[in-house]
Amino acid sequence: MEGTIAGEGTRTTRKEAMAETRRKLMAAGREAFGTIGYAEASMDDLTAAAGLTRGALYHHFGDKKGLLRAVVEEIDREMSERLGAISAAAGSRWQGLVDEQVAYIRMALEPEIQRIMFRDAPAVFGDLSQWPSASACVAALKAHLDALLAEGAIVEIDTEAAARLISGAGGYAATWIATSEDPAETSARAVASFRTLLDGLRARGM
Amino acid sequence: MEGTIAGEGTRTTRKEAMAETRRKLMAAGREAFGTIGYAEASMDDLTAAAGLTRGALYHHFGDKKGLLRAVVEEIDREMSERLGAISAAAGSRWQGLVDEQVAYIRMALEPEIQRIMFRDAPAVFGDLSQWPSASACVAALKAHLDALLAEGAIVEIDTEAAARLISGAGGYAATWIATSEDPAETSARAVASFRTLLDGLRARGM
DNA sequence: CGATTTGACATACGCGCCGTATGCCACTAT
DNA sequence: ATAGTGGCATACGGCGCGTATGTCAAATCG
Repeated sequence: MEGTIAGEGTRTTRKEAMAETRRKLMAAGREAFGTIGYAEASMDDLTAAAGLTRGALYHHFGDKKGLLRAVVEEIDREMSERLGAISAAAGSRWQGLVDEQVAYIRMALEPEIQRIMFRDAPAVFGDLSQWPSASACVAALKAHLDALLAEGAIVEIDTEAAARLISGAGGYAATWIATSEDPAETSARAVASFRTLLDGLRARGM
Repeated sequence: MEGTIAGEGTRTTRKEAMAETRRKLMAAGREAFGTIGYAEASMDDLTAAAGLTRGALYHHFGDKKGLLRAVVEEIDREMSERLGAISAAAGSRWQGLVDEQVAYIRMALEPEIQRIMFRDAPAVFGDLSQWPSASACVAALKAHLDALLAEGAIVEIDTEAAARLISGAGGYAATWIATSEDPAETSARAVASFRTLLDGLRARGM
């Protein structure tokens, strides 16, 4: 029924092979884009590292940008999941917001995320948060702010705009930290100031 | 004495000619980088548009990145001047800070600044605020915050870190606005939220 | 179960663009 | 006026992207 001799388990049906090469290309893309960067990455080298040729790449992703797009979407999903788990584990809603944003900054310190999501992708695609898969991080942050506003826990503010401003500040903080000489110390400073800045949004009546 | 026939005024001494070609190349660079972007800009086309060839470019700037570097430094100086004038014209120190930051966001709406300073330059050079000429905008903002902190007008905070966070939020707001469908309305929302966010830094005792 | 079709991927090609090496000629110095 | 300097143009090599074409294994159908 499957066109194979028996239930050999690791037999190479067409779909499996395709998924495998796709995974190889994505992995090679994350590796190359995350280290030497998008502009410097050669598609010949990248595909060769995956044990393939450019033919496979253009078949699956159309062009060089297509591979970057796929990689970005994958990383975006992973980030959302991790952030969601963190805010869900927090004690209060406010604490969840703070934890999530601090985690966001810390995630942006990971070289792969730093380089691909905060440096190359915006240059190639313009603004990320305007996507179909719209950088779910901003969306989650807005939802958080909406809930807090409804509770009266924060001052009156346009939650979408605020979410974008906060996210922008966090992203910039990450690049500042990543390019500094002492990332650990810089990170501590950035996070502390970030907490102060966020605290300014809490409702004054306490 | 000048190697020319007479005091013709517009006679071509060596230095003048060099300065002129440099200006032409910079102008062509700002035009090309500011519209089609750094990656898509062909140095053949760019130099031809300036009435020159790639020979002149590589003589003056070394390579493609060299021209971008020079363009970025020039724009950075212009931005600092404009922002300094704005904050100097404000009534109070706090008002100067707010005006300056709002102006920063609005400046980032200019296509040339948006594309070159906020999109391409960070991708090519990494973080801008770590430069020799260190994006004077951040430095000016930090100085502002230092003064306000000394006056007791804002809450206790690491002023450099805060300056970078604020600048990051502003920069991101600008790209959000620039890529939105209705920039005017989005701009109003961003600026309003930005004011609220800044307001959270003011000393609670009023 | 064998013939035919499909399509995933490799190979081959052309073009554009960058960076360098070389050449030319106007301006400078003596 | 003559020798020399250097700003800029021209010529060359190489690389990387995107496309067109080929190939062979897996899927489909009688």
